[in-house]
Amino acid sequence: MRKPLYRQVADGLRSEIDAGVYPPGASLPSERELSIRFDAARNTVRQGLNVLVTEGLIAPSQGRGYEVRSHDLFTLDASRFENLTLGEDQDGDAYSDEVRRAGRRPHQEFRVELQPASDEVAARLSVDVTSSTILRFCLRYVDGVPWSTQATHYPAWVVSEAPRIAEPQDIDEGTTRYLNGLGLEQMRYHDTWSTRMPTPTEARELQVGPGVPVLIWSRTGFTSAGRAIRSTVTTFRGDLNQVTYDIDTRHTPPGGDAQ
Amino acid sequence: MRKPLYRQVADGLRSEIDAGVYPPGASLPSERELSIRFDAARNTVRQGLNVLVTEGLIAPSQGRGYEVRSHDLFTLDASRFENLTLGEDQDGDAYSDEVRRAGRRPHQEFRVELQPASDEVAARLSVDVTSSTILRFCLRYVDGVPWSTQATHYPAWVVSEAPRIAEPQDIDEGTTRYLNGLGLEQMRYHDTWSTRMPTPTEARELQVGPGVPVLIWSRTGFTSAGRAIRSTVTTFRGDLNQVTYDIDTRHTPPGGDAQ
DNA sequence: GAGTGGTCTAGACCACCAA
DNA sequence: TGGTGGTCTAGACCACTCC
Repeated sequence: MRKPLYRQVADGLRSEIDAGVYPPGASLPSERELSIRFDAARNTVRQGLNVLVTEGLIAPSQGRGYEVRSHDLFTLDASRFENLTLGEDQDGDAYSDEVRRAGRRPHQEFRVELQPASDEVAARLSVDVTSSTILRFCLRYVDGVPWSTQATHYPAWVVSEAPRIAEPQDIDEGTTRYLNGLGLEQMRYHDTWSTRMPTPTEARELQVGPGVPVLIWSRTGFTSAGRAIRSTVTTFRGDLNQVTYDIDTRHTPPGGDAQ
Repeated sequence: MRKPLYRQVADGLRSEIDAGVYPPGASLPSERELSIRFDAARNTVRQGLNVLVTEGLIAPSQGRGYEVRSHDLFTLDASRFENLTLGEDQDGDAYSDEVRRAGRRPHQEFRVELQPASDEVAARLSVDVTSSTILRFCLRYVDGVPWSTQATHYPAWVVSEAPRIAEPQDIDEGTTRYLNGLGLEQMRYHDTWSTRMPTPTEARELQVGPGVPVLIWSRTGFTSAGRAIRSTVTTFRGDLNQVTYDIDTRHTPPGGDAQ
C-alpha cells in the first residue's frame, strides 16, 4: 500500500515550495515537464497540482503556468476602524483612512437597496421576516484588487428616524456618526466570526479561485436600551486579510453580558 | 464559447442541492449514473463533483458515494468562555462547560512541550527568538469529532513565577485562574482573526478533507503593565464552528489603545 | 459479489499568452 | 508560433463498503 503517485507529486512540490525552491511569485515547471520528472501521465500531475491549488498554495493561469501564491496579510485594526469617537464604519473615511495609513490605495463601489428581511437578518435585527430593511452594500478594493464586501442592513424604524440612510449616496460624515447625531448611538455590539468557502457569487465579486476561503465578520449594533440598530456582514478574502481587536478588561463590568 | 461540461455538472447539481432535491445528509447519484445523465465521461463528472467538494458542499467517501454536507455551526461564546471572573481558558472547565451547556459531549487530548520560540511566537510574546517557551497544546473533540486545536505559549519568565504551567497535567482550577492567584493577571488582550486552508498536519489532526477551511483565533494576553503573559492560537474546523463576542463600549475609555 | 469512489493512462483538441 | 494550462474521452484496475 504505497502512496499514490499524485500525492507524491503534491508532497514533493509542497516540500520544495516550503523549502524556498519555488518562492512566492515563482513559477512551477510546466505540467509536461513534471510528468517527465515524476514519470506520470499529465492528468496525474494535474491531480497532484490540484491538491496544492485547493490548499491555497499555488494558483494556475492559462498560458502562463502555476504561480506560487504569496501570503502576506493586510491587517485591519477593528478597534481603530470602528470606534465611536472616530465615528465611522461604512462608507467613508475610516476604511479609506485605514487603507491609506498602510500606504495602499483604497476604492469602493457602493449601492443601496430596499430589501425584505431574510430569516437571518430578521433574527439579528429582531424584526419580522419580510419587513422592509435598507441594505447598504459596499465592494472594497485595495490597489485595484477586490478585497472585501460589506453589507449593512438597517431596520425600518431606523430609516424613519434617519432618512438619509436610505439615500443611495455616501454619507460624508459616516453613517455611525450621522446616526449618533440623531440620538441613535450604538453602545453594545454582538460580533460573530466564521469562515467557509465562497459561494459562486462571492467568488466572482472578490475574484478568488479555488483554495481561498472567506473570513466572515458579522456585527450587530445595539442601542443602550438593547434595540438592534443595524447588522453588518463583512466578507473578507481570506488570502489577503486578517483582523485585530484590542480588548481592555479594566473598564468592563465584572459580570459581562448575558446573551 | 459555451460553458464547459464539468461546470454544467457542478452548477446543475449545486442548484439541486440548494433547492433541496438533495438535502443535507443525502447521497448524490453515483458517478456512473451522473455520467449517463449528463452524457459525459466519468472523469468529466468527477471534475464537476470536485468543484462542489472544494466548495465544501459535498464530501465523498469511498464505497459509499457523495454526501451533501450539513452546515450547522456550533457557536462558541468567547465573552463567556474566556472571562476573568470565571477564570479559565485552556484545559479545564470553561471549555467543557460551554460544550455541555449545548448538550454535547466534550473530550480533550492534552500535552505539554518545551519549545524554542518561533519568529511568530517570539514577536507576539516580545521575547528573543529561540528563547524557551512552554507550549500547552490541546486537541478538542465534541461528541467524538475533532473540533479545534489550541496551542498556548508561555514565556520563560512566566514559567519561573508559575512553575505548574510547565507540568504535563491539567491545572484543575484553570491556567488563567492559577496565574491570577500568583498576581499574573491578564488585563488586556490582543486578538487576531484569520482563515486559510488547513496544512496537511492540521487536516490530519482535525480530520477534515478538501473544501473545509480553518478559522484561526490568536489571542495574546497582557498584564496591566503591558507585558505579554501568553499567546494562544485556536484553530477551528470552519465547517463546524463560529465564535461570538459581546462588546460593551459603555465602559471602555474614549481613546482606545494604541497598537 | 455488486456497487461505490480512487487512481492512472494515453491521447486529443481548445483557449490563452508571450515572444 | 510554440508553449502553457483547460477540457474531455474511453477504458483499466484497485480499495472500500455494504449486503
